[in-house]
Amino acid sequence: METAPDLRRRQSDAYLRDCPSREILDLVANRWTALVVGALVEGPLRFCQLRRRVEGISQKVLTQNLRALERDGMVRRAVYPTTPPSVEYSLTELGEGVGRHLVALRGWVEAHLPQMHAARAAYDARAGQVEPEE
Amino acid sequence: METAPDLRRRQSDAYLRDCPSREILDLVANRWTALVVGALVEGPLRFCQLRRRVEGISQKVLTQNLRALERDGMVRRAVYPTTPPSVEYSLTELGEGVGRHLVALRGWVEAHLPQMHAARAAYDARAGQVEPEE
DNA sequence: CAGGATCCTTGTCGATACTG
DNA sequence: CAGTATCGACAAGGATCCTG
Repeated sequence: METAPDLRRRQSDAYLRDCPSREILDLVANRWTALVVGALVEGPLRFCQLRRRVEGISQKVLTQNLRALERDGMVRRAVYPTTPPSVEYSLTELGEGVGRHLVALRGWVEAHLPQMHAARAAYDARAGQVEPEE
Repeated sequence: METAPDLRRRQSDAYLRDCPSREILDLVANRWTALVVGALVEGPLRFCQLRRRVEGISQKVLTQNLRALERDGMVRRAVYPTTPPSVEYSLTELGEGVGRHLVALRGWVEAHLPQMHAARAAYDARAGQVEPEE
């Protein structure tokens, strides 16, 4: 670990190894994290609701992501000691900030999907010519 | 592979398995992809320049990412048959679009790093009390 | 310089089973 | 319901060598 990270180099340069942005990029650079935060943007959810919302996520990975997000101050965890117990997850101010960006990014991606698929098809067709296999 | 993906379900819902957004999220949800695109936002770069810019990336992974980005129409690859050969990578219109979002996201993250680290420290201190081990 | 082809070490994820 | 714990499978990533 870096007990005294050399933050004086270039603090706004995520391209250096010791830049703290790297660890935060890991937060976003997780296919599930983006979906979990995106789901919570629409409002607080309980564990199983979240699990159903983010289709395909395993309970283990969901727990992992929630803990990591909670650790970084993105997600608030509220336990209601009812029977059966219910735990509600919601975004903090911080989480909503990053959530806005993720939603914007997802919106952009969805709007430009056709172009990407077209580019992909063109690329594959080109590659398929020189390499007819597969 | 999906020859005929069921796009008619809910096209703007990335939470379903068969939503095409998932595959695109994979593009962004890669720690390296975000850095590569971010590097190219500032201008075209050659392979080795790119490799030096994105510190810590291996040549294999850089190639992989570039090919994937090229396939999706994000990156343009220009080969100049000089000696030694030089290959220049630049963003397409599409790539600049997603690049803007990534830069914005990174800017936000860098601006809020102190809050995240504070939250993290608080969380770790809290966890360290109940679990003095490690 | 730009990259293809290997091997091999990781971490990540999914499935299952069990607690409160 | 809301988790924790453990195991195994798989793929991403890193290191190295080699080509044009």
